[in-house]
Amino acid sequence: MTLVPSRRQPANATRCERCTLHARCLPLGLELDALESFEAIVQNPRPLKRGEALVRQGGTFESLFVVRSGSLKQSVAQEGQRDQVTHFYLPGEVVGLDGIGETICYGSVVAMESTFVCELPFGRLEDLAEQLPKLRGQLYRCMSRELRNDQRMMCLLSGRTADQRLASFMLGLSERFRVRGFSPYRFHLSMSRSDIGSYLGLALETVSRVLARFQQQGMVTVAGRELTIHEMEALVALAEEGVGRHSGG
Amino acid sequence: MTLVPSRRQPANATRCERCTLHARCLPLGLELDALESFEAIVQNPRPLKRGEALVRQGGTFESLFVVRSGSLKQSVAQEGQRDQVTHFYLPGEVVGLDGIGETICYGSVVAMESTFVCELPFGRLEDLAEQLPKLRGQLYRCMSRELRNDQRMMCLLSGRTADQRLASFMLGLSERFRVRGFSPYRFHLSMSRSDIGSYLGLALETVSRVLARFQQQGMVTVAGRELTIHEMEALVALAEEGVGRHSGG
DNA sequence: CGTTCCGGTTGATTCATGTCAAGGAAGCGA
DNA sequence: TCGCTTCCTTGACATGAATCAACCGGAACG
Repeated sequence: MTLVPSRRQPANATRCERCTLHARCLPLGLELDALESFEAIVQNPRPLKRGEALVRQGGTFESLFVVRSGSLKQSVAQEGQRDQVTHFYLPGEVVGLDGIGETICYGSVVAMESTFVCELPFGRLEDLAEQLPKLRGQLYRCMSRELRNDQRMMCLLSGRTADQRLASFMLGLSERFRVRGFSPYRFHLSMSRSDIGSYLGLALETVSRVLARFQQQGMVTVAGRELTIHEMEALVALAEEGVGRHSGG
Repeated sequence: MTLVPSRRQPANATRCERCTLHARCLPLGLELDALESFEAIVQNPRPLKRGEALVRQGGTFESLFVVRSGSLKQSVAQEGQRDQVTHFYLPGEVVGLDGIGETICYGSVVAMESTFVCELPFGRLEDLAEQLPKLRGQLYRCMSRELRNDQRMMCLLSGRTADQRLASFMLGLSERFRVRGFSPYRFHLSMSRSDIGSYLGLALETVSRVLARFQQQGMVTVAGRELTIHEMEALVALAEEGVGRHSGG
């Protein structure tokens, strides 16, 4: 790599310690000097405009990214089939874990709003992980957490009704906002109804209808993309409801 | 195999080199002495009877396992909801990656037939990985491969018809058998229709019906759990067919 | 300031697939 | 061999969600 990213100005360099996401980010738990080594490989936050691609399907895999602010979606384009959204990424989440060990990227990742990401060139990250057991552990943990998330998603997709999917989806977002210090009751959906539908395996019309019904029932208020949850309990009950589909027997 | 897990006799110890799965297993690519260190942490193959649990949901996570022969299924029991099958494991595949970094196991893993597994205590594996970059790489690769598989699965579950799901499922198995040196055209399904249905998000009756129809159409022959694929092309065409569900627009 | 486009809502209709039910075949222990 | 059980198949029917279609409101744009 002969590129000249301004490594001359340490003053400008990424300081993870000062980042508000520090407590939820990859370098969590690193000692001070380890953290400095880590910061050294982080490319300065890169801005993305709404709709701009961070990763293109089929492009070469080179880096992991951590969302610093904003949000992104990963989607996979299949043979003459509409794109399918596979993940939404919020601040502090790691993009690209599914590309490790591959040369090309499995899906595209696109910003859903103005977004900043920190880039971690994977080769350098790997080298560093060799020396830092804690970083290695963090990487494993991130990946296995994502494996568990995907499994939950598979359960959601294969066994639950539209209502349950939407309820789980909103609860999942709510929780992710909560642990990031935002309100779990009121937040902005940066994705379109169509994205939600694609992600949850529903037609966008169904998403719209179910949200409307939830609102009618007083569980939530949906004003465009502003979501307010009034009855968290009701949503939880719905999401955990024993009887989804093919529950017979 | 009347083996008495005699750990005193190195003569009896696990020898990955001699294992027929060597080319597809975790220690792939390790040099001779590295391989020996690896073998030292492998517990002798453990036998499981059909229906026996290797891992219990909620049990403590301690080890990864590699299937040596036979097959297993992972399933997740949710709140008053029927179990959901999340994975099938064939020889050479690694069980337990989703438990890394957790203390308890997310799902249960049960043998679908007489099965042998090699146990890899994770703590020791991690220590070893610290010294062996190649092993580390293999671990990353396994995990990210599984992430990609799960994503494919999510796409399958959220966007495809019953026919497409079954076609993909059979093709997937076929490929997995092929790379293991078995016939991709004719193999045994060690899982029940109900397991397949659970895995694919379909009612077991639907599985049965679709298989019957595929047979009627001459694409496959299904005799109980013996599957013969006659028209691989047709299955591929079906699986890749552009128009699944909510493809409108 | 109209036009166009995009995202969202809502209604009518269709269809794939779930559910319920009955019965058959195969494996297994007594 | 008999009964029991588990797995599978097949049919009839019900229904949740997709599809098709029309319309609305706001944003972008000439």
